Amino acid sequence: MSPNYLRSLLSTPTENGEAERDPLFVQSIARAMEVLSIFHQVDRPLSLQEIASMTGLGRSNVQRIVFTLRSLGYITRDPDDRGYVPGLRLLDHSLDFLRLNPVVVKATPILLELRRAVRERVDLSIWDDLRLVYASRLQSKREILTSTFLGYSVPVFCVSGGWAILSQLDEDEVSDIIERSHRAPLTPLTITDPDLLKDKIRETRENGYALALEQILPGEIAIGAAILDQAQRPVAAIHVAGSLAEWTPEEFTRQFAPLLIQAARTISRG
Amino acid sequence: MSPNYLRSLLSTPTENGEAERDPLFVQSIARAMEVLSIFHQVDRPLSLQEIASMTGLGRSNVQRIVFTLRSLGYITRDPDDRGYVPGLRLLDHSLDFLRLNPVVVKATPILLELRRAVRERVDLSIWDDLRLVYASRLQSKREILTSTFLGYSVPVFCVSGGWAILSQLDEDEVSDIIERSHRAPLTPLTITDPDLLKDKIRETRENGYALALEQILPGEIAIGAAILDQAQRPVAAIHVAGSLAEWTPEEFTRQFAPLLIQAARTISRG
DNA sequence: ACCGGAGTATCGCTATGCGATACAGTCGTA
DNA sequence: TACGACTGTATCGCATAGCGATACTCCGGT
Repeated sequence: MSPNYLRSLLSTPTENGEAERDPLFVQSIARAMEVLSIFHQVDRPLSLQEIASMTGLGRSNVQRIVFTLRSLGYITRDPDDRGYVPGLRLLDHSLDFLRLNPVVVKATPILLELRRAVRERVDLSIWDDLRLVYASRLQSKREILTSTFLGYSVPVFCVSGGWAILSQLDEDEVSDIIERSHRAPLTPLTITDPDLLKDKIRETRENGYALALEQILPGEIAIGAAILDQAQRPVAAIHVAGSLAEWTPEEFTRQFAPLLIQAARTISRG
Repeated sequence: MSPNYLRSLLSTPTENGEAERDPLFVQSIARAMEVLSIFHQVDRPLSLQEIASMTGLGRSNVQRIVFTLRSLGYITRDPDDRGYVPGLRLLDHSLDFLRLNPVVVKATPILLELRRAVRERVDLSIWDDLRLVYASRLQSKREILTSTFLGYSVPVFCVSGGWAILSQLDEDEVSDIIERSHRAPLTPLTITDPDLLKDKIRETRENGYALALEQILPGEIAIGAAILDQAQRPVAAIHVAGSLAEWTPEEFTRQFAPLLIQAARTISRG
């Protein structure tokens, strides 16, 4: 979700300085979505002016876009503070995504079953280039408030599920992804060195699952396995996550790895 | 989300048959969102032609819109079956909604605490006219696969949270909502008679919570309480739901109603 | 009373998105 | 292997639909 991503789609400059565009591309849709996407970067309501300056769109234009999105329910006025915030109607579309995504649909019942067996947090996340997006979370009994939210995403290079996915790709792709990732450590133990990461991925490939210790949260242990599509390409991952206060890594994997692998296999085949 | 809702925004016919439009309204945005919204009605991938005929938009137009939404990640090609489905990027916007919605943010930690105390399913749903949209679900140990999904919505007239919300409105509003609701029974026990519903709501107003027995799911018992904003208007509801196989209604309410009400109060005040 | 900043509205020009049409693969059937 | 009925893709001219500049209204702060 780099801010430049959409920008680059809005106009593609060529070497002669001209802006060349795909004639099939509808600009105004991209502009509207760019307005909605501006909220990715902030954590408070925004005014029209702010949206205008952040998107680089004209004031009038932003006004019309916001007016339109507002009358459709995709943007709301914040009741307390003044300003605009994303609207409830966005959830409807997420539901459509979840309902219609074959992986999510196939995985959900199996994850519930897995959850019943392991009694720890279980989740499904979908691979999107450099990140993994949580599409389904089944909490454990004691859950901290961090990111219970669906749609939350984490870098693919530093989570168990990410390693599991990378372990299904060839060396070149792995290197490419690792290079392009913004490898900021999230905990003191986060592995960021490309070579160490490749070791981890090799290990994952041999085991059939990935074991991650405190990579994104202190005190957290997680194991992950990849979900493959028909063509044996990884498309998603499932995780079981627990607390190091309760588990040794050995015990954790001994208990859960077979179940996890089994679940991942079941989801993968059609 | 009636199909006519967006349609009516696209063109507002006046008495002389002319189509009069708000000049601030950007049509192409509405058309794009209408394309995305078409998926609300279906449970399978769609072809361009199907989208065109369902939306009433021209084939070429739909092609461009889908092309654009696709390059932005809001629509994807279904890997298995051929056709288009909603894209992963929609989840990003839901996350923005959840992150920036004051009620959701305030409620989440309190719901987690409540969940710890009651050990049954706890959820938060947001009021949207005739429906309640689930914005947060904390599952119980044994969860059936129905609608674990966020964004799922239920009619406001037949759930405990809905009654709790209605109990905070005046008679006219309540009547209006009940009348406009499409009151199809979801279980044999669903109350659809306006007068019986009003009795229920009156009872809810006196108790400070609503008790619903098998209104949307057989065997389910749920109690709900309303969340109010600064102006004392209901904006959302929280529920605790359990199984009638384990609880008598009396025991269920005796145990959970005080906790529920307490949680609702805490969330309501700033 | 003043100012800066909110959101709203108006209006003419031309860039921009629309519709009609044509092209290109892929499946199933005869 | 030819056919037709589907997919999705591309082109292009015209006029409409959306842009930018400008101006208006309302509010809270100093």
